[in-house]
Amino acid sequence: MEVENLVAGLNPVQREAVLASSGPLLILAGAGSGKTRVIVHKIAYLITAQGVAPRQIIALTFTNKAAQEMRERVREMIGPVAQSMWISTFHSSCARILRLHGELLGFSAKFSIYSDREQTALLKEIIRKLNLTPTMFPVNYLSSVIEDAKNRGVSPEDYAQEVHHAPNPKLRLVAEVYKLYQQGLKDNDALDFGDLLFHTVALFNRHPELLESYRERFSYILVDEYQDTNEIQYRLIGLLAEPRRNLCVVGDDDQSIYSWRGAQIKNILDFESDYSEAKVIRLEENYRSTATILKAANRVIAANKRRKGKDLWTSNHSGDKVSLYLAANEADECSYVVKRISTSVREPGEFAIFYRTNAQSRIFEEGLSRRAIPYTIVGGTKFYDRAEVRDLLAYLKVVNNERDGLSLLRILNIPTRGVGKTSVEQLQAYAEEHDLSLWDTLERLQSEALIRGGARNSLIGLADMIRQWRRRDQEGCRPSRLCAEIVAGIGFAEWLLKNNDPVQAQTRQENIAELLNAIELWEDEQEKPTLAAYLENVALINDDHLDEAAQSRVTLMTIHRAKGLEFNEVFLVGLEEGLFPGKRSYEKPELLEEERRLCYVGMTRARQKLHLSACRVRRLYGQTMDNRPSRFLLDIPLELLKREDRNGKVHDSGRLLPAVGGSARIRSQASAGQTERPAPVRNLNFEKRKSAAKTAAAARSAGAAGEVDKAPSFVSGSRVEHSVFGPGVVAGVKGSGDNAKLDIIFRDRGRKLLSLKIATLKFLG
DNA sequence: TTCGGAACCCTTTTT
DNA sequence: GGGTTCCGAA
Repeated sequence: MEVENLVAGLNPVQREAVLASSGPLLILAGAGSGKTRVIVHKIAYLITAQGVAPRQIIALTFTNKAAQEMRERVREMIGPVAQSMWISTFHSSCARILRLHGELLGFSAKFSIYSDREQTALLKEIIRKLNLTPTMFPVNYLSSVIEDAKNRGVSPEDYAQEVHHAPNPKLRLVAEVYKLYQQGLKDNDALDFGDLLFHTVALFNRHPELLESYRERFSYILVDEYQDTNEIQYRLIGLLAEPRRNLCVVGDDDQSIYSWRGAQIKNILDFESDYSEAKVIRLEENYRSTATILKAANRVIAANKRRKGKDLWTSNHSGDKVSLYLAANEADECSYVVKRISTSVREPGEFAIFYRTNAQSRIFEEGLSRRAIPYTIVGGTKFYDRAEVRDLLAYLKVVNNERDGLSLLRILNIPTRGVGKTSVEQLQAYAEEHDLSLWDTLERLQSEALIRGGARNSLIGLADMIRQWRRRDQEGCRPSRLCAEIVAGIGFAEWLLKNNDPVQAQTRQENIAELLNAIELWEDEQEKPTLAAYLENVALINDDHLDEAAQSRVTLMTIHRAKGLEFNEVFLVGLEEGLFPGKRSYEKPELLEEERRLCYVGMTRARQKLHLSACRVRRLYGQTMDNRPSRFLLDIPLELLKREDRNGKVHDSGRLLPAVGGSARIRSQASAGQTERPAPVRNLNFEKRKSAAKTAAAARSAGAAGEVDKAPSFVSGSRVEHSVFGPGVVAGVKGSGDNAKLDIIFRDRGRKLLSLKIATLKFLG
């Protein structure tokens, strides 16, 4: 292929990035700047023009989706030779390496990969063994400390050193947990996600000759989303990249939003000092969004200090102004969003709703389904979390890896076969005493009289079955077939039917069928569909193959999940102080900067139209919060915004005064600022001093119920209607003004004390 | 063994 | 507020 063809259709900067083929290269790729395109072209260029063998290239990504897309597009450009290239996630690449050499560290080639759930189970066991109080040592605290340590490349021994002189003696116990946890994983021939990276680096450090062979093999290294790399990934990259330093990293410091997962923005910021001969290329032309959206986003991110500095531009038309909706509460915010979607000419699939926290999704789900608008929620792949699915996967893991005791433990009495707590404890005690694996203990049942009665027989029967399935696996039986045989062998469907109500039994059986189906689908794409390969796929590639249907639905997701995606029309909701940016980020400037980047990521997902919204009052975790609009909103110049009412009408051209109420003080300040550049802080502020009755009126007119023009006066005996609780009668009034609370007896929902300021009440007389 | 109610949790979660 | 998890009672 001619060089000209390879760079055809690229802009000059992109072209430069593709042609810079050797030495360290940092590509700062702004949102929507054609990053993937550049990487793909670059790979094609290396292979076809520079004569680099595909097997000499490794491209590392964070998500399977990114890897898959890259692989597919490279294949389209250069054909099937792409097969021999490593284009995969950090974790997959490491798993691949560890399967080959893990025995050097004491793991078999068939090690299990433990999910969070299994991690938790293991930790709980350790907490119990050490007699730690779960309140002082919560599982998720321990797992996050351990995960963090691994991300930093800190071994249990290192960690013990670290906390040796720590003032808090608790940490020394944590170090003990970490040590035992790693031992536990080893005993089970299992690795967790963090281990995959950690052990690969350990492997290379301990076996220089091995590292050397990989260095020789991978003469070109590409890393996607470099801003998200953590310490251990950084070290891995550093190890592989020496001494040739043909390292191309692509990323955007402004989109670094995973520091809480150990990502270090310094990796991308310091690239030029890490590799002094590095070349830096900025992709700043955006092909995605309208000029207005881009300008607004640029302004938000410009307030950050710790950044490389980039100014995205576009030749796209300026498009609509960014809409702003200041809602009374989240129900109001929801009805605005739903109304905009339902009255739009766009298809549902063109919309996305982004929120900061998952807890915000519920109300939008309800609102959309009430209007029969199809939607999909991205997040929480629940399928592999179902008990019956995990049961079957545990069976498969036991068949695959006989040292996986945790999985074996899970299935001992599933379906129930009379193996109770006592039998299990006896087994475990015996295993401990004789330093045997759980499986080996099971095998000794034949000769040793360690358990009596029915439990003994059924366990012997189970062991027989497992041995038989292992034989089937070795014969080359397909995983789907094997799984079906297991289901039949243990009478799983019948057991589910017997132990659940008909409806639940039905769904559970459907889940089994879906699992079998998923395995078959996976097999269809594999050359060699082995059980081991399938289990790795399940562990590392939480495949949501339900993507196609999602195309035609409104997409709901957290902003974190939205990174890398784009939609024609985007609703970024809940832009409130305390929520976004979150309260926890207040004291730490670097966390605030990350929240800001998150906002930037959300905004830059929109192609045509961006809506921002904030609630004055929000109920979250059972508490009512009185919020001010997010500081991020205040950074957007007024001329890029238009304030809408819930019908999408522009409320007040230019000025962003709240429509209802508005104290004289605020109004006068706003109009005074009008001649100059209006002070957005004041203009966007919700009125704090609005009278309680007026607020209630504003909320009411925002709600679905009828209009009331004048502020009603609630007295004992007044009939009211609440948006949620329905009709009721006021039994008493406590306090006055903003603090007024109404004691209301509802017809259907009992007696409640509601704040007049907050409750969405309709006054009936 | 299964249920129901109390107790607990609560940003974000690429792998 | 809502969901999950855990423990005790039947």
